[in-house]
Amino acid sequence: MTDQTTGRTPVPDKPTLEGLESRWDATWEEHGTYRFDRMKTRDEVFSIDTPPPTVSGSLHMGHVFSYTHTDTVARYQRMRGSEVFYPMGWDDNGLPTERRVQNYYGVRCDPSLPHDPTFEAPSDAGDPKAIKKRREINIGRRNFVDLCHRLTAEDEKAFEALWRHLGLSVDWSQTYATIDERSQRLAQRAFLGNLARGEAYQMEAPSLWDVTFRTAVAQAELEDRDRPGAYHRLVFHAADGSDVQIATTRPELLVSCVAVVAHPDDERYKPMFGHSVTTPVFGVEVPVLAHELADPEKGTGIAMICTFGDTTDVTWWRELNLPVRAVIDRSGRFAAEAPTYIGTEAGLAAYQRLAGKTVFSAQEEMVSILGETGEVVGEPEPITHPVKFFEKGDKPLEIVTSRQWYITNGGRNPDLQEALIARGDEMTWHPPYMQARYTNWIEGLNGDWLISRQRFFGVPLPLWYALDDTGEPIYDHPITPEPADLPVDPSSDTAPGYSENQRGVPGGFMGDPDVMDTWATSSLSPQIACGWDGDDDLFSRTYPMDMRPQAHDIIRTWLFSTAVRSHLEEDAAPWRHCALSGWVLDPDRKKMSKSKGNVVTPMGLLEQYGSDAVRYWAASGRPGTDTAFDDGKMKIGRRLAIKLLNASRFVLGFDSDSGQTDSIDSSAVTSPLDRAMLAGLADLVAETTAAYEGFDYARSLERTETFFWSFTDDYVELVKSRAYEGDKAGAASARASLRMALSTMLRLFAPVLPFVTEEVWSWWQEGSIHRQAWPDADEIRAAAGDGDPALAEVAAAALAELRRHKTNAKRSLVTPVVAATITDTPDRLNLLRPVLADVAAAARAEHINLSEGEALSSQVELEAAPE
RNA sequence: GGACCGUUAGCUCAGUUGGCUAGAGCGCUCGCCUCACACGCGAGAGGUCACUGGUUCAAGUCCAGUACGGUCCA
Repeated sequence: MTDQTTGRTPVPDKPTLEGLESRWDATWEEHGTYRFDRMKTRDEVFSIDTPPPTVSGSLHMGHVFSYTHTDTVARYQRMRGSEVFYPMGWDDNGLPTERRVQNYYGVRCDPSLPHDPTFEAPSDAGDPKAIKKRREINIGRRNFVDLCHRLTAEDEKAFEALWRHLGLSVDWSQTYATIDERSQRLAQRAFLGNLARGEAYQMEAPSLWDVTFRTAVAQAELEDRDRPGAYHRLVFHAADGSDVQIATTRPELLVSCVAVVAHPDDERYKPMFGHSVTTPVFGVEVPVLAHELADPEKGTGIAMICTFGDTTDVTWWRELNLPVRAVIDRSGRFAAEAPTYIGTEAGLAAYQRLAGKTVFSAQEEMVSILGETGEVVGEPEPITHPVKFFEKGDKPLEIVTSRQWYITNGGRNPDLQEALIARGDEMTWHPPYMQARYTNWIEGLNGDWLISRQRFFGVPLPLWYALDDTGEPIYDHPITPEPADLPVDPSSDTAPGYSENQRGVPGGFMGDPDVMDTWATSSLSPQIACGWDGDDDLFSRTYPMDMRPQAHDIIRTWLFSTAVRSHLEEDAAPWRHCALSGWVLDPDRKKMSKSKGNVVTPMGLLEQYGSDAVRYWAASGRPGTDTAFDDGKMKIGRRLAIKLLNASRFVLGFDSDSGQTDSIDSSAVTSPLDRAMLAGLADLVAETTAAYEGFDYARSLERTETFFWSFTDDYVELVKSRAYEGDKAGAASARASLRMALSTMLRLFAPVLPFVTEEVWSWWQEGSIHRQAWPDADEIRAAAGDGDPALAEVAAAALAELRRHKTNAKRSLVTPVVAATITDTPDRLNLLRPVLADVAAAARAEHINLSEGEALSSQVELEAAPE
C-alpha cells in the first residue's frame, strides 16, 4: 500500500524478497530511472560500451557474471552524479545463428534457389524428432535470412527479460542489433571509408578454410588442437641417383609439393642446396632450398613444401617465391582434373586414384600407392601435434587460395602495429596485467584481418564488379554504392549505372556474394551506440566511451578489432577503461561451456535465490579473476538481503524524533559509541569509494558486508536498549545514528543489491535509491565528531567476552548478569569506560567492574538458573 | 617453446606502501525461542601462508629459483 502524500510504502510486518524483481523493474521502467539524458555534456556523461551478446542460444552464467560487474560500476557512476549512457545491443549475425536456424527449423540455405514469397516457416520447428524424420528443406537465401531474423527477434525478447530480471540498469530505449538496418548501413559506410582510405583491400591469397562451413576464417578465430598424426618417410630422388628421405605428416599432399627445405646450417643437406630432387610417384622436379624455419630436429630435418599443408608452407611459399600447386578444392576434396605439371603416365594414373577423395581417404590411398612403388620407408611413426581448427568447427582447416577482403590491422605493417600497441596505453586496464594480452596478440599477428565470409546471415560487402566481354569479373575496380543508398544487398540490388537484366551477363555486372565477418560489424559497437552515422550531437556527448567490459578471452577478437576500427576511423582509442572479467568455472575448475555440458541456466537460479543473491555471487568475483560457480555463495547473498530487510525494519521501527520519517538529525549524535560507529562508517565510505573508482566492486562489497554484519551483531545489540528506553538524548543519539548508518549502507549496497535496497528505501525515502547521491565520507565524519572507531571495537570485544560466559554455561543470552568484572590493559579500559553503560545494558548487567591486567578476560556471575 | 595469472583453515577467498598473536564466510562441533530477523543468534575447534635460498631489526607481503595448477599465444 502506498501512502498518497509521500509516495512511501509502510514498513511491512514480514518483509520478503519474493516478487521484488518484477515490481521494481516495472517501476524503474515507468519512471525512466535509467533513461539517458542526452542534454548532458561529455564531461558529465559516463558511457558504457556493452559488448552485445550473441543471441543464438541462451544466456549462461558467464553473461550474468560479467554483465553484473558492469552494472555495479554503472550504478556507482550514476550515484556519483554521472549521467550514465548504458545501451544494450544484440549480436545476432553470423554462423552461430545460421546453425541454430538450420537446426531449429530443419532447413538448409541453398543460395542458388530463388526467393519464395509464399514460404512459411515449417510447422514442426523446434521438434528435432519430426525434423529428423522429414529431413532438411532447402530454401533460398532471402527465405533463410528471414528465418534468421525471426528467430533472433524471439531470442532478443528472452534476453531482455532475463537482463531486466537480473536488474541491469540499461536504458532499454537504446537498443540495437548488429544486423539491423542502421547497423548494416553503418558497417557498410565504415567499410567504404576503409576502402577509400586504402585500409580495406582484396587479395587472391592462401587463407584458412573450413571445409564444413565452406568459409574462410580469420586468425582470431583459430585454435590449435592436439591431434594424432604420423610421420611417413617418403623417398625423393636426387639427380646423382641417391635418395633423400623426407618425413611428412601429410603424404597426400605430395602431389602439390613445390620444393623441399632444410635449415641453412644443416650440414647433412648443405651440399644439396641449389640442386633439385624429383618427387616419388609423380616424378616432379622440385628445388632443394634453405630456410631457418626448417627444424633439424623434426622428422629427417628436411621437409617438403606443399600448397598448402600448414601455415609454415604459406610462409615458405611467400618468402621463397614458390609456385602454387593447389589440388584441394573448397569442399576439402581432391580436384577431379589431374594437374598439368605431372609429366609421367604413372603419375597421372596415381593421381586418378586420389581424384574426388577427401583428405582423409586420399591419405590412405597415397600411402598404399607409395607402398606399391616402394618409395616409403618403414612404418609410420605416430606423433601428436597441434592442428589448426576453426574455433566453432570440427574438421581440421585446409588452406586454399581464394579472393578475399582484408582490413589492415598491423599484421603486415610495423608502423600500424606500433600505433595500435600504443593505443593500449591510452586505456586503463582493469586489472592492469590484462594489457599484456592485448600487446602480445598484436605482436603475434601474421597477416591482416580477413573480413569476407562465404555465409548468408551477415552484412553484405557493399560492392559489385563489372563483367568483361567474356563474363569474367573485373576485380580491380569494384563498383561502390552511393552513400544515400546504404544499406545495399548486391545480390538483389542493382549496381549503379546498370539495369537488373545485366546481372551475370558479359559486359554486365555481378554482386559480391560474400558477407562481412561478424566482428566487422560488432567492432563498430561504439560507433553504433553513439550515433556515428548522423547523430553528431549524441556522438560528441558519448565518444570515446568511458568503459568497455568483457571477458578476458575476447581481448584478441572483440577488444582488439574495436580498437582497430576506432584507430582507423577516429584516430582515437575507443574507450578510457577496459574492464576484464574472468570466467565462470564449474566446481572442478573447468570453464563452463555448452560443449562441456556443465552449464547452468541463470533464470532458475535467479528465481530460486533472488536476483540480488545471484548478483552478490557475481560481484564477489574480483575483476579478471576466474570464479567457481557456487550456489553456496548465492545462499549467503540471499541471507544478506534478508538481513537487510530485517535490520531496516528494526531501525525504522523507532519514531523519528523530528516526526519526519525520512529525516536524520546529525546534531543528535552525542553518545561516544554512536560517534565511534559513525567514524568507522566514514572510513568505510572512503574505502569503498576508492575501490569503485578503481572498478573494484568486489572490494567495496566485501568491506561493506563486513561492516554491516558487525553493525547488526554488535552495534545494534549494544544500542538496542538505549534506543528503546534510554534517556531522551541517549535514545535520540542512537536512533539518529542507526538511521544515518542505514541510509549510508543501503546506498553502498545499492550497486550490487539493487532490488532489496530499493525496497527498503521506499519504506522511508522518496525517489529511487539508484538516483541518490553516493555517501559522502566527510559528511559522516562531521556527524561523528571526535568519534574513534577503536571504542566500538573494544565495546564489541567486551560484549563478546560476556556472551562467552552465557554460552559456555548453556544459558540464553538474555540471562541477567548478577556481577561482572572485566580485566584488560589500562589503554583499552580507557577506551571502554565511555561505552561501558551500553555494554552493560547489552549484557543485561546492572553494573560492571573494571580491573587492570595483561589482556582481556572477565569474571561473571549469572543469575541462578530456574529449577 | 614464449607470455601472463595463481598456490593462505576441509571448501571459497580477504590480507593495500613489509610492522602486534595471519583473518572472514561456508562447512563442522556445541549451545540458545533473545521485544528486527530460527531464512535467526552466540560460542568453539581448525593454518609449516606450495617449496628452497636471499634482502631486512622485521617477510604471507620484496628479490631469485623450483614445483604444481590455470589461461593466452606459438
